[in-house]
Amino acid sequence: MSTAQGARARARIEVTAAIKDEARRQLAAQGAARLSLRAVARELGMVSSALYRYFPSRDDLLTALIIDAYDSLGESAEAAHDASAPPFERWISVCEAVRGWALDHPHEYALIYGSPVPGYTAPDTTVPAAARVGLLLIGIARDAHQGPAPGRPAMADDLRPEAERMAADLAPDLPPEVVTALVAAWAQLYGLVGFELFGQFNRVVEDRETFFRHAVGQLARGAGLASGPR
Amino acid sequence: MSTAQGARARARIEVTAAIKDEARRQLAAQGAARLSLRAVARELGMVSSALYRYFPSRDDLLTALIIDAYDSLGESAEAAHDASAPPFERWISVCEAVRGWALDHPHEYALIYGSPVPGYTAPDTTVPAAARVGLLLIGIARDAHQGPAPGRPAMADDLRPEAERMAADLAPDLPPEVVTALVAAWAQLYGLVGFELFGQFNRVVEDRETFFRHAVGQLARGAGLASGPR
DNA sequence: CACAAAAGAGAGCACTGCTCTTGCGCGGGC
DNA sequence: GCCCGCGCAAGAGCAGTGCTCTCTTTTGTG
Repeated sequence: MSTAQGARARARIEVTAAIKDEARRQLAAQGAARLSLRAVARELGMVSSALYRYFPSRDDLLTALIIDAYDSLGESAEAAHDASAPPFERWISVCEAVRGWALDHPHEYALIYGSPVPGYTAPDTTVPAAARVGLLLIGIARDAHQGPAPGRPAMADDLRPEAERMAADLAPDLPPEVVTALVAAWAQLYGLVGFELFGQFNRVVEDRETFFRHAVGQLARGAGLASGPR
Repeated sequence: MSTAQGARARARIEVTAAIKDEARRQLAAQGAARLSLRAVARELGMVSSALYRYFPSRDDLLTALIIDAYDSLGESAEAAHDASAPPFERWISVCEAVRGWALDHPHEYALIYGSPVPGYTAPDTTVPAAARVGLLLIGIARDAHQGPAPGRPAMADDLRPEAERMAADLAPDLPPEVVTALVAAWAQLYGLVGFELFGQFNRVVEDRETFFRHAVGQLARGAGLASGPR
């Protein structure tokens, strides 16, 4: 073995990466449904059947791209995360990073948060990568609730069991009310981003950046990340 | 002319409807990307090229299905709308109707609110049908703000121009703060529905109905539809 | 009744994902 | 250092797709 696991394995890794790169290029250019194994192979100067040695099916290639997309998004969000800023500002920054990433990578965003490619169900492999943004938001909320808990209204009785279950799963150190609001805010964040990205805001919202910043600010308040008067 | 516009036109309408019905069946069964013109034609006992006399392309068929889906969703939402109930309850009912329709028609929901079918951009034809749910929500908010306006916090200065523009466009009789919150709530509603439908809540939210009712209740409060203590 | 317009049939093109068989060449055990 | 075997690529081929073109049949109407 020359280097770790020999030269053959290295070549394999390189070819695999080249395939993913070219696939990502096509994905960004035309979207997931138009991603064609044959076109990728053609562009790489190989014959289509050779590509199946690296990805047993188109879905497997897509899965690899999905994981990469989750990671890329998670990285952007984490990079936007200045741990020294107050929680409210950090929340806004992370949300804006998510929006920015989505606008920069619309087809990749559609791949992971739009309708799943029909006939395709993401394997559990994607779970850890998918959780990164959520964990980041939870972390911010945790910091915000370090000190004495700000007064929060009571919760409806019928929600309490589910809220406590979610809190136990996601953040046992946070009050169930906060965890509930956090999960809702998480989903709603993607509603805002998706509507903008998929054209639902056309002819409705013009100054989308301002609108977005305001809306995610409200989400933060809903999750108990207090701030000055709106 | 035997009947209005002749029998030929009637036959055309019937065949068009039959094509859409079969297409909708395939859509519901397998999703948009697997919808095949040839399969539809086969099922209908016609040859594929004949189908192009009715829909010039696959995208045109999809557009027809999209409009129908918007209308079906709008109808469900309007049917759930008991005009005599107080606004807050009406809001909840409409939101639950949207969620229910989405769970009943996942692929159609994905078609209209998921990632747009790549390479496809919806023509303006779809706009009126798409607006139905939004108009319904605006109407509810209007009723809620009939009486003396409940106290609402001030709005950030940078949002004011956009808020006033949106209000002028969508509901000149409503305060800009409310219109802004309404638009945000509208987008966030679909974030909640989409996350549940597309599996993002798997292993996170269990009692989704309760969670949803609570979350849209918060949205309503954000839009100034006051109600009892949460 | 005749004729033109509308609809259907069928072949064909270029493309897709995927499989199978064949042959080449390089890596690694001897 | 040699040579074998395995990893890999190549190519043909299958079944399917959207869409176009031409030709024939049907049918409503002047």
